[in-house]
Amino acid sequence: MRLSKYFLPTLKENPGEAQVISHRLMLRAGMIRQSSAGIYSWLPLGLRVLKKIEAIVREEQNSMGNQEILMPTIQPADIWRKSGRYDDYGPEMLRIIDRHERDMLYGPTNEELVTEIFANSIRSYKDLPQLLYHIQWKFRDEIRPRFGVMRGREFLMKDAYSFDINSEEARCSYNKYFIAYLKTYASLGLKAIPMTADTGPIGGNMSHEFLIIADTGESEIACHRQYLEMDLSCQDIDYNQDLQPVIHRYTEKYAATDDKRDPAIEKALGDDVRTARGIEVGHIFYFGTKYSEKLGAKVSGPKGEEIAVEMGSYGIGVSRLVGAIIEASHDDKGIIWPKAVAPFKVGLINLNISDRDCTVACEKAYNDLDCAGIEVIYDDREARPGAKFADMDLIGLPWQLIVGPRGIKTGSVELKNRISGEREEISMESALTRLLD
RNA sequence: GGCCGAAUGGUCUAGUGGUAUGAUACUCGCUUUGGGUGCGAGUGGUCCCGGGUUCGAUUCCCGGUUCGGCCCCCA
Repeated sequence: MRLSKYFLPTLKENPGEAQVISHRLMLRAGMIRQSSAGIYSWLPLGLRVLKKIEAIVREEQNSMGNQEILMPTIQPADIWRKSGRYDDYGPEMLRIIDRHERDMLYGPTNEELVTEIFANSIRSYKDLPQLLYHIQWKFRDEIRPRFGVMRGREFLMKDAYSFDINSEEARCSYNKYFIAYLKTYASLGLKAIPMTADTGPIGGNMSHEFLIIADTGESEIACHRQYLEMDLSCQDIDYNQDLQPVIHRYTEKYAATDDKRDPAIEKALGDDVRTARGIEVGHIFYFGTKYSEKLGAKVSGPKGEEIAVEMGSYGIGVSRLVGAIIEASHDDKGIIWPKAVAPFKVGLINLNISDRDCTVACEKAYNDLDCAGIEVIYDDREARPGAKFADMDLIGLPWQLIVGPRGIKTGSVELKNRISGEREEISMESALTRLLD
């Protein structure tokens, strides 16, 4: 991609509307623009990151044996009346009336809808378990949207639902998601700590939140210091093994969000307690038959008896993760993308496009990288070197390949690692070799 | 849903009961060419919207909207 043709409207100054760092950087890096309160358009650079995160989330969901579906954004009010949540949800639910005066709503979540689909289609215990998920836009009409995409009204969420014949089986499903979430965060380059959580309006009796630690996090958390050092990536965990001991390992130590903190436990732990700011990036619930009873999601058991299925739901805020990753990974110059979600791998900077040798070298490098399938953005704009450096640092690609007339004369280019800040003067050949790895 | 504050070119701002300051951005020219270069010229504002007070409101008052800080809620 040539920067001279790419829609990348970067800003030199911080827009006054944005206070938190990820919001500022996303606006400045030309990733998003606000449409109305808590509702954003995604520009090319932002959309690339969003799609990468979505793909990583999807991949792990598929690996754990979950099946992707796609439910609509607009839902009928009827099923919400059946579950009792049409009135419970309150003004956070965006209600719509269609031309036939039917009550509709922009879905804030999908328990009712997925339960209805299940109820209309599955009749036998032999067809269980079923694990379904989708990645779809949701709407919650927050009174005070803020923090950019971290707390928007419209947001992209992966929500998954499990259907099991009994609570033991449901627990197995729950455990799979638990592990899948840890794997997903690790793939994203994040460390998210599982914490016991309130079940909130979803209801139920078992729930965990996953939080990443960031100075600018919205809530205060406390946890055993071991969580900060522990490897939570779960890379060698197979979904078919007994997951209970694994879950136990990751949940036995103290870890609590602000409202669940226990002074007595913290006092007993003494020096082992760490407090920090955290951002919630996932939440899983086991809630039994709350929706299956009300919406008639029942199957025939082995003896022909009717059994309401045991359910759970599992959410990851995909659009929120874009902001959360930035909160966890940036410096005073801009974003520092983890490799897995970086919009491009390499930023190729031509320091002087009117210098023939320099431009020839850049064009060749651009071609070589592009043909090798490396995601590269080539700054071929007619601009000052300073502006190019500043923009490239701002958008935070893992590698910068800096090519200028001065270096070309002696056959060298500069390879800069945005994460470590390390710069090396090396030959173009060895730079390309490194990038092609 | 409750409390508090803010809103002035694309962006960041100064200021004012008599239509507005500076910077940045953008365009053109020259300059410069390894960390937002320098000089000159130009472009760009129903001073958030509606109502009220006033001869006159961007300024004062009321309401709304949007933004920000708390409570609440939350992926």
